Amino acid sequence: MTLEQHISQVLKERYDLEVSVELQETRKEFDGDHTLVVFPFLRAAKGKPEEVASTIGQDLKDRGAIKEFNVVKGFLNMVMDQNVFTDEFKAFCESNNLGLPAAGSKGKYIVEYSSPNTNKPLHLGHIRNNLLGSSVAKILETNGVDVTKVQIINDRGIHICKSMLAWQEHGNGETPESTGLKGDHLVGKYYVKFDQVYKAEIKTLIDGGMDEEQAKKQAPSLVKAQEMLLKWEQGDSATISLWETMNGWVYEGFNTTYEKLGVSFDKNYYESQTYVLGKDDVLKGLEQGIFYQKEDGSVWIDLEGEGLDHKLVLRKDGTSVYMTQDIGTAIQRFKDFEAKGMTYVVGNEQDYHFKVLFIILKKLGYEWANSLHHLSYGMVDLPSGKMKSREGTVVDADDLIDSMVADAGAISKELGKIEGMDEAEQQALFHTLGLGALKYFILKVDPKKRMLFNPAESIDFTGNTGPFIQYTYARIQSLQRKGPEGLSFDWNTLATNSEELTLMKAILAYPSTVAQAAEALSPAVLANYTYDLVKKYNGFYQNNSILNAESDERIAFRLLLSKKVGEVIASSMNCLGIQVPNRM
RNA sequence: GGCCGCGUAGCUCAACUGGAUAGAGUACUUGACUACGAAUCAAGCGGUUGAAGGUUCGAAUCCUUCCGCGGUCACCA
Repeated sequence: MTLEQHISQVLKERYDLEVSVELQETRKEFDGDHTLVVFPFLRAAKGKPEEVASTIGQDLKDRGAIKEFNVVKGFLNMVMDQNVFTDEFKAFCESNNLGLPAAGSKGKYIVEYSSPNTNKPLHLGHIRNNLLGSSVAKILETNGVDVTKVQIINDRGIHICKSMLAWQEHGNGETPESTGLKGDHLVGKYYVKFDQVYKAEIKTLIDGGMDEEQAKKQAPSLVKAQEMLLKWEQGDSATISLWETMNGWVYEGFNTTYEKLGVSFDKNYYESQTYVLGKDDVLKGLEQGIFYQKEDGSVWIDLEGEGLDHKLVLRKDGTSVYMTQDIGTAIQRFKDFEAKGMTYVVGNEQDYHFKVLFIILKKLGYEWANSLHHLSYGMVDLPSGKMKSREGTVVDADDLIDSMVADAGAISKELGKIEGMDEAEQQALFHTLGLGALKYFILKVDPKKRMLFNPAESIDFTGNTGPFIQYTYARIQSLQRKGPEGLSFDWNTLATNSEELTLMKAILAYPSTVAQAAEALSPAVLANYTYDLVKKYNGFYQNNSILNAESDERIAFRLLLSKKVGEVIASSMNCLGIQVPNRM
């Protein structure tokens, strides 16, 4: 019987109370393992906090559920027999899977993330998106879910035509090969070029006496881009060919970045193929009266009942809008994968869009619509404010990754601990450390919150960072290499000190922390847990000799404890997409 | 302006979802490397949790108002 169950029984028998019991860990300044807050029971118990707590404590002790207890105000601190923890830890070690659920034991789930436009390279905002999506997928997998990772690539539309047009008119036939530029950067260069030309044209028109509104609509570049979009939709072969070529460059560039980031997808959806999806579903919904049609032919949904307004789902010319596509794409995905739920990793600027989308899908009667989730994350701000591509204040993904790797290299060389590693090993290590620092920096922050990135201050490698955790792992591996083999100890006679006990408890919390992170879809939960574990381990390491402990039994136990800490670190860092080095 | 979200040490972030004296890192000051790796450990400094009310045994957390910041209100995506 668990301690919670014991407490439930005591409450029932003594006070006729039927409540769910929630325990918390006893704070370190008090004596005990678990703490029960008794204030909620005072009304039924009709007593003072101290008396009630003491009564419950004594009952629990009499039943043998706890070893000792003490009462501070309304807090009942309970001390467990140490064997409870060593027994649990023994089972944990013997299970050999860190207490985690079996792979694929919890059904199928879809995670959508990244969703880039093919007109410019990825930037820091995409990095947060990619790391979150990729990590959430890994966390779910680690928690026993069968995850399918998908992205939708926004490969069509007026914005794509803009870079195509600019390249056509000003590109002089440049290619990634001829310029040595990464394909996505080359295309991005022409997206910027378009904007420059467009703005100049507007200025000329305004100077010629036109008002701004008109000028923005009539600037020749925009008109030409619109013509190009029309040609694309008509399937004009020259336009399609240019589109394919330039998108091909972009995909090659994206793949390089994805590879460096260590993210991947099980299936790509392309907007050029899905943008017609959803129209049929909307028309069907129109027949059922879920949508209504205005006189001009446009189709809408009335969401005033939900406290929202009216939303357009088909234009008057019958073409789709963003919402229509998302309706169709969602339906398509559940046909493709028969998942029980899906999460969209998309910035919080689209909160309203997803609110509406989910309501519509529910109204259309899809059962799975109740298990849709928008993982809405905050923007990454710079000290100067929001990143704006047109103002050139974006932090480019490739540049950032490269500079992190370079920083890792500089620091490693300065510390001089990597002698004997060949060049390739060193480069791999710098990559592991640089990306570890970057990923941890981003993932340790609660996804919902916006975060600040200051390019002037490089990301730390000391303190609450990825490399700090990686360093602890590397030290543990060093111990394992140096430790004597063949030593053993007897669990039954094992007496642990307080630091060892603290560590065991922290290790044992791993599976429930993974479950919590999966529930909250939050890598930050795991990052904070791991940091806490590592700090505890380092404190233990500092104060307790492992290889020179007082007995062979002690050495064996501490090596096992260290090994398990290492395994938990490796597993949780894997959930964050962070690799761990054997030396650094 | 309507709606949504956010304000915690100088800076970057926590706080088990309403619990005990609000914790870490960084920066700054100091101590510890001929014990297993000092990218480490230990100590100090740093707070009216944006402000004011309210709810109750108890509030950073819930409610109201105000201030500040951001997002969103397209037949764009």
